[in-house]
Amino acid sequence: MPVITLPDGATRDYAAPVAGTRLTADIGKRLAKDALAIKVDGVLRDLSYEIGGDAAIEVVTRGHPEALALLRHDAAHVLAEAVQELYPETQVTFGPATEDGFYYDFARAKPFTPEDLAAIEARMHEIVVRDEPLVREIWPRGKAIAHFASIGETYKAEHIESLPEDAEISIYRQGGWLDLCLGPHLPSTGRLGHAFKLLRISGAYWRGDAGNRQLQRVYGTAWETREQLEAYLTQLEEAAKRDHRRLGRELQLFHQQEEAVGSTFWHPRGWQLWRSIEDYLRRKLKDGGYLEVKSPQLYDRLLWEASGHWEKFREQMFIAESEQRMLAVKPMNCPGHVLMFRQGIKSYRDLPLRFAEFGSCHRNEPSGALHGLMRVRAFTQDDGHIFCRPDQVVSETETFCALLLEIYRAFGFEEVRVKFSDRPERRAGSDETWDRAEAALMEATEAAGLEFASNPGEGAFYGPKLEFVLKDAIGRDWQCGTFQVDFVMPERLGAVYTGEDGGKHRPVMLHRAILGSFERFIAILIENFAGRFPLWLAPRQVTVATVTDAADGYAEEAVKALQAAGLRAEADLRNEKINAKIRDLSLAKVPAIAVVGRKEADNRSVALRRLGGKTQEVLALEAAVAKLAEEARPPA
RNA sequence: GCCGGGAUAGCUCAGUCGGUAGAGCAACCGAUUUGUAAUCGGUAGGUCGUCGGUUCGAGUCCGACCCCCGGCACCA
Repeated sequence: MPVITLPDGATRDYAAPVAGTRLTADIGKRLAKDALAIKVDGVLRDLSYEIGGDAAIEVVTRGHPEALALLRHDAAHVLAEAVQELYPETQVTFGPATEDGFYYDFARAKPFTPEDLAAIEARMHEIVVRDEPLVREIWPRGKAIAHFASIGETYKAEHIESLPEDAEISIYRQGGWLDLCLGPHLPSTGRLGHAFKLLRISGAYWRGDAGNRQLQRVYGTAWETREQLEAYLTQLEEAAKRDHRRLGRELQLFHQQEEAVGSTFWHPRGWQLWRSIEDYLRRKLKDGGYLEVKSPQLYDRLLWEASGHWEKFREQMFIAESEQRMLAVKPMNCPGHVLMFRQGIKSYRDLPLRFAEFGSCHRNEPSGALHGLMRVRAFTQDDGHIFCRPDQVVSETETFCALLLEIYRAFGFEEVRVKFSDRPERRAGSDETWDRAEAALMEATEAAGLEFASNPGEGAFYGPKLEFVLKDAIGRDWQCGTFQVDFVMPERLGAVYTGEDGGKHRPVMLHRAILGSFERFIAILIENFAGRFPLWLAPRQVTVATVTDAADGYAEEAVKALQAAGLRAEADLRNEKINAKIRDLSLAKVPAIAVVGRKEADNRSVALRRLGGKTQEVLALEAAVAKLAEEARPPA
């Protein structure tokens, strides 16, 4: 006798097991029509699921937190049905919902074309109109394997074979089509609606393994309503407008070209931005007790063999040769810093010794991985290595985390997540060493009071690490900072200090970076601010624009006064109307425009207009200079 | 590295059936002296990614390669 409890506490008694469809129909016509699935005691089920005993029920409709994932998963199935109707020779494999849509991986000899995509999408809409019912069936394992094998669906058959022996094999019929799937699903394809769109085609490896055959992946997005779909597509366009590659060109920050693939040409304005960041960081590091150093670019292969890099990263290192010695351009700064540490005798009194370096590194990244400034072959890390005693790890971790959060805040990033990554499969150092390193980092993390998510198996080959992920203005996550506890490298490269007891001891090495790489961090800043940098970072801070050439002399004077106050100021004396100048400077995202005409020249004032603002503020020149100079001061 | 797509003036893009390259903006020159998001007129600008092939003739068709873009894989 099931007693059904609804979310509002109301109950309904049934004399016999009741299906979700019946239940929703009993509650109301409207609900019956809108229902997508039900949650029975917290477990998501098909609407057709028979509730056999007392249960707490939630009906999932559009607007429910889990509705989107259901819709997207169904969209993937509708996609698969459409593809197999149009291209029967195609095999289906997997098709999950993703964070903002869905995809389905297909196996076929001929790749899809963009025209295919349009045809598939049209067919998907037809399948929705057909309103095919989705029916769940449980099949014996053997029957399922035989069925899929017999219709040539070898990937599905292989997948079932890989499932545990006792796994329930559920099959969903969708009209005349069927697919192996865990479910749950909507009651019929009509409930999906039409708020979906196919977006792109790409290759993807079977089971995510590059050693396997490559499949054809079709990506799409699906939403509860057409308005949401439109909003999402608009948001994609907006994100594209922030693309750092585009803004980098438009704002004349940098460029990249074939002759130096994976490297960056920093133009004057981009380099100005870089230096503003570097100057700020340098000050914070100095205050934090770091000693800035500069280590070599090229090292003998013997060093990389000793550090373990040669074994693990040889393929990604740039190699050079000289007089029968094999050299490699450094992909990291840490071995160099250990060599510096080893110079002279170190006492426990010298620790912690904090080296910082804006270290330029090269890694031969796979060509397909390169992406603007986000993934390059030549980059500069805000690197640092802290050599300390084991008993100093906790306090160093706390201090570092505080510094990192402060610096992120200075750049406008308030929200930061932390991931704890432990030992990877391929690693250096004994299990005992890893036990110690992980325990030490865990203790330090807890002491620092950080909330963290665990990220198993993702540590560096020489030690566990914390990864710091910040959220940008449009909600995207970027992993930037890192903090790694390393007991391995000091041992491999022979770093020691003399302890209080007069004996030799191994220092612990803490690898740390806050921005990660300048290149990537600048890309993130560009996209975060959409090119509208805060005054202290903006390469062009203020432009004095003349209304008439009668004000040219005064404009030059105003520029000099601004520059004398440390501002990056220039004059726009072009023979253009003020409207054109305002427009050009606005498009160039110059934060402040000081307009000067006859009036201003006569009474030594400026009409200050802010980027994006509609109004202006007339100030005495001295007042404007003081105001802007104050605003342009970097964070403390 | 793998799959797919792309590359034409500084930028954004057009270029039909293979017939010898075009627009807007930017640049430059001139006129205009302008009051808060595009003043008007003129001039110049191209080895159509590179190399090779087919053809009387290639931006266009074919092949190889380079680079870029979207994913996948990778990411110390």
